[in-house]
Amino acid sequence: MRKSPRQQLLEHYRAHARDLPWRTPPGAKAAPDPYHVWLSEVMLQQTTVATVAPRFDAFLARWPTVEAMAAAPLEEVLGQWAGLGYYARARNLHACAVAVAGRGGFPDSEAGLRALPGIGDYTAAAVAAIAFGREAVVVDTNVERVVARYFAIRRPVKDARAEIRERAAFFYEGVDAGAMAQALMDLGATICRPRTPDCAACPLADTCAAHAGGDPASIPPRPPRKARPERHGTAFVIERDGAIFLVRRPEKGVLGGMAALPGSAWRDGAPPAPAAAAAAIRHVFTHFALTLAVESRPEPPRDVEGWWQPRDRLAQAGLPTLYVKALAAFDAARGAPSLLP
DNA sequence: GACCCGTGGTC
DNA sequence: TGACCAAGGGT
Repeated sequence: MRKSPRQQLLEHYRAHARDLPWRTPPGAKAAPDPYHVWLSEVMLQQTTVATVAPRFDAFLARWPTVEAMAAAPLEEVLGQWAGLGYYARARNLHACAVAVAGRGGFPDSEAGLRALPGIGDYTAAAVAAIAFGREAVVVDTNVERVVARYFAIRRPVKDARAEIRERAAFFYEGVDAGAMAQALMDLGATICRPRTPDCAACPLADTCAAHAGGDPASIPPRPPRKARPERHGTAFVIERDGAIFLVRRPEKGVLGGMAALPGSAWRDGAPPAPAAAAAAIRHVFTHFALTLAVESRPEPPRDVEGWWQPRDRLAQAGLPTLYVKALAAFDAARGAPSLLP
């Protein structure tokens, strides 16, 4: 008698599950802490496991409970998040912690979780299933790809999302939704990969329509990519008594709310001419590429609010990667050792 | 629904 | 080496 695809997948997961700091071992009795599940799921949004793992530990060490995080100033949470990108997540993380602490704990239902800041369809379903053992259909991009291939749904994901979700429910029928979610996501990350699926290692290959069709990598079809425009600007390094003048970026927009070097607005187009500045870096964001000149200035611009950050405490300023790179390039051009990691 | 929003790894 | 990709959410 053949095992069901669901059981084959769950057995494969139990045998191959990666050891992640926020994951209770498959078959563990104790339910995971909802705070840990929520924090890891938000950190993992559009971010790889390898990047998140050490940063998750650091967050937990600094704020052991959701109440502790809620009691921290927003600026400290943003600083702890520095380098992880998509900084709206950090603002929403703090807002969510405040809401949860205020109501005395996490909601234990998908709908209750979905109403919190920074928790969308995916995260609500994942936390409800993994932390609270709720029935849920957890669908992320991994699950979309696995399901599209398993049922050979060849339309672009954005057109087939409703069908993919209906089909995904097949995998969640009658099983632990939290375990199935993690099993499907692990499968997508390690075997049913976007460009190079390893069907020889896949526990679902026997019954997978895309594998039978002979070209699983072509499912789902990839939408044409959009052009990435160029922008350019200048950042100022202003030093006084071993400290650097920093500012805080506006709440909305790129690097919203983060600590930053002061500088010019970023203009459209490639930089006019290389050279003048002491240093320059190139940084690629999601939807534009930036060439940033880095220049020394004697004084802060008038009417610009900011603070003097001692060089030996630069790491505590919580600078996003763009400005870490800018300062490193500036110091290198000057022949000085960098104090940044 | 289209667009905005980071960063590091991979090939 | 540039393009692709990642446990998405907000507007």
